[in-house]
Amino acid sequence: MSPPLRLTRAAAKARTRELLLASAAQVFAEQGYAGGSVDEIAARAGYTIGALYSHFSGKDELFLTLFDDRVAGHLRAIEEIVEHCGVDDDAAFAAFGDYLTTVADSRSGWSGLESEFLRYALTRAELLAKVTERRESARDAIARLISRRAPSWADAQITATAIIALFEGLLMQRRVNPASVPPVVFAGALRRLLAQATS
Amino acid sequence: MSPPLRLTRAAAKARTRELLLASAAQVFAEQGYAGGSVDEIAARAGYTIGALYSHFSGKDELFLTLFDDRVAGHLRAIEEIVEHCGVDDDAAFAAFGDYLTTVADSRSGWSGLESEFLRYALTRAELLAKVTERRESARDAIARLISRRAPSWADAQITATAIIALFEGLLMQRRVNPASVPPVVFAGALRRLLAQATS
DNA sequence: GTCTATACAAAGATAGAC
DNA sequence: GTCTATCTTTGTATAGAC
Repeated sequence: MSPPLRLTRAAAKARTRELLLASAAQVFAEQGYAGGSVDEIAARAGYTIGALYSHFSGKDELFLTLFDDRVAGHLRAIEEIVEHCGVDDDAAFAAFGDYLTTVADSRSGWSGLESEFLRYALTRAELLAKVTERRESARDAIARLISRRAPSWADAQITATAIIALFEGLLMQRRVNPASVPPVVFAGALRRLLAQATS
Repeated sequence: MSPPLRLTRAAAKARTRELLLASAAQVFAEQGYAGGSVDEIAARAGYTIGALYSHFSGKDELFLTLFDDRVAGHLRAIEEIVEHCGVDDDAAFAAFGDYLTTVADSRSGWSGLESEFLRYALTRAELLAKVTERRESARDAIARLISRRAPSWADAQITATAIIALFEGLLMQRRVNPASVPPVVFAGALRRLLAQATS
């Protein structure tokens, strides 16, 4: 009946979970999905694999959970930029250029990880379905944001698809060679991709 | 002194090498770099790993050799399209759109493989250097093709970087869900990215 | 040059004790 | 809930016979 000294059981469990997730994010970012081992993930969080498996069904679930977080984070960041910049397109494009480099250069940056996991999921039907569903919902969220610039919803979706592909490709290239992808690459490409048809 | 009945020793060796490479291309395309095993590559070509290792130093060399072929193939295809379409931009953009889907849908399509290998190479300095060198040379080849549309060489390089990122990203997405990436996605994006600044 | 056999190392996952 | 120990599989690479 009295409150526990520090943490309730549930809170302690949640904390372990968070520690494991944070560790997984780091390990995956550094070594990729195939390259990162659940063993190291657990160890870096201060646990053993046994503990990890009592919180997650396996490597896949670990990754998918992080994947959801990432996508949500990207969408939040995008909305923030759009809100903050209002109708000033140039400011927004510049902010997106900076966002790309910030993500790519951060220690927990996921450059190339989405593609690697997609490639891995290609031969695993249920996994692929899950990831595809998430990606389509993210694409549509972006399409909604740019729909007023597009002549149709289908066109907005197409543009969103291109923007996502571009973002992922540049993220990877920036990681490989930062100098070859200054913020202006993404900013400039966005400006062109989103230019109003003036014909 | 007399010509051999069927194959010279050198030709036989070259043939084995080609068989192994073709098999590797297939296996990597189907199962990715991490997912594909040298064992299966050898077996599918009709050999054992022992034979494979007498032709290649290992998995990396196998992949890098194929990677060079791919890049050269892409560059040839690009030049052909540019030559064939002359100054008709719309025809060229449409042809590039079709090229993307052809590559993505082909049995030996390498969707996502470049990224996967890049991600893998990130933690292997010598490998990364090799791949980066090849990628930069390819980027510059593309930049030369579009340099007359760009205000400067640096700008041409930037645009080429964006185009490559876009191509790789769309290739992957097309593989995951073909319906979400019709040819027009790449064609339209190219048109916008390469639009002459009219300001 | 190719094959058989094997060395060697990891990784993912599970069982059962505490 | 966490740990220790282990199972099981798999993969790269090498050695030596033919």
